[in-house]
Amino acid sequence: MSVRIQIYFCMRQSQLFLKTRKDFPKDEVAINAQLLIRGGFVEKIMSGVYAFLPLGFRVRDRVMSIIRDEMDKLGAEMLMPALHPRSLWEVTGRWKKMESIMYQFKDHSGKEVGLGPTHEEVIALIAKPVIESYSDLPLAVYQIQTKFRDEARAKSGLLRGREFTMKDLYSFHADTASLDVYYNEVKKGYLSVFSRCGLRAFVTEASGGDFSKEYSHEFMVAADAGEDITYLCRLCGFAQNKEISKAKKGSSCPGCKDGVIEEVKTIEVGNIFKLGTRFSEPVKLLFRDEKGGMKPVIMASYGIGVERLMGTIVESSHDERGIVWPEAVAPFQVHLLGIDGEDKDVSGFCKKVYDRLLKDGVEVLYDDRKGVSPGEKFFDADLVGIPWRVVVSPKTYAHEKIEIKRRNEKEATLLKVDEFLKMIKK
RNA sequence: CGGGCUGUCGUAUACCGGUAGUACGCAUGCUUUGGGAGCAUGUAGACCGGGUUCAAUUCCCGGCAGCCCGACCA
Repeated sequence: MSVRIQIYFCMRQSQLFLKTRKDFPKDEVAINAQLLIRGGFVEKIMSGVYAFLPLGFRVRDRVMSIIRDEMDKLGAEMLMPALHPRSLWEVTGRWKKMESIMYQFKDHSGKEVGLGPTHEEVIALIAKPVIESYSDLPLAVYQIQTKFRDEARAKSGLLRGREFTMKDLYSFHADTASLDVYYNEVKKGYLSVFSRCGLRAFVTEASGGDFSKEYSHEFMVAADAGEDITYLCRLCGFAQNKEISKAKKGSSCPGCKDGVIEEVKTIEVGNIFKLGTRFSEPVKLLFRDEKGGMKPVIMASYGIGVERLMGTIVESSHDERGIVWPEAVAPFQVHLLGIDGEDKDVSGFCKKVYDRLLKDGVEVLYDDRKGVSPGEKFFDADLVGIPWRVVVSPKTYAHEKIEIKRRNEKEATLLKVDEFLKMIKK
């Protein structure tokens, strides 16, 4: 995994454009919003729209890197615009249909434009010159891009926003057999994304909406903040969205017969749809088959909400003191607290430790703030939730050692810097 | 989009038809330095518009904004 090293002041807490808060924001109930705002990760600009401060930006970046890493195995990355002309959406008749969710307006010349809530139309159009023959298929392409949705009700912090980043992958096939094979690969890739983000996700069958006669699949993470209700069998992994499920709460599992169906609240962190020819036909995305005939391309789309995923991680990984970031998405690997009491020798040692960690490529946030009490630094470290806490103080300096502690453990240990480096590198 | 609740220093809050108080933050000084330090002195506030009233931050109406419940959620 590529690691972005910012050697200079960006790793000093005093220079990180960061201020934590003691008080809970009064107008946020969702845990993810409370902790992310208090910890200085995000700032709310309006309902459903958040700014990402340096700390939050780094987490978002990490989450995107994981997604990108998995998606690169499935297709090439590209980028589509957010601003679309009305005419594009008229091809499928969705300009009117989507008007409640799509930001639509006129530019200065009176031309009607909209901000894309999704990109099936755009990608189908772009695919036309690329896909001409069965020999061009299958193909897949994805983007990580900002979506706009005029949600009737933005809610739950990062979980349902009006402007958000989505990874959307689109695949193109000559036949359903090819689609089925690929669809299954994406399913695996998605599960890998979520597990690398420290989440236990399960796949549920859901209604395909007006996209698909078949069921679509949703990737769910159990959390109280969730909006969806899933019927789940913990024994065999059977899971269905309550809306479409014929199973009943408390009844025996229709999958394995031995388990019992539980009702759990879940957050939908991803979904995948077999679109069939729903978009390719109106857009006339056709290919020539082996016999020389023209056929509509079979499509599927696959989405992951980046910020929702980040919010879900907070929902599922925190304690009473703050966030507990899984290592793979943490904004930094190590939080170095300088408890030097303004003692020159101690602060000199602390600086040496900091330089050494940097030199060895450890992503370290150095709490170098002056005049901030040790207690406050400890509280902030717990709130921000970086996996390793390293303390340098007169006590540790006396032994020429550092004190290390994992965010999710209670016990701290005194170590030499070298020993610590060996420990986290293995 | 229906219903409900709420708008007071940067943040969190209190009181009140007549002088807006507290805590945190921030600033200055002294002391302090292993779990949100102490003292002192400062700093800064009633969402917008209209109405009632001698007087409105307070009561009423409208708007705007935020949150919650529901509907919605390719």
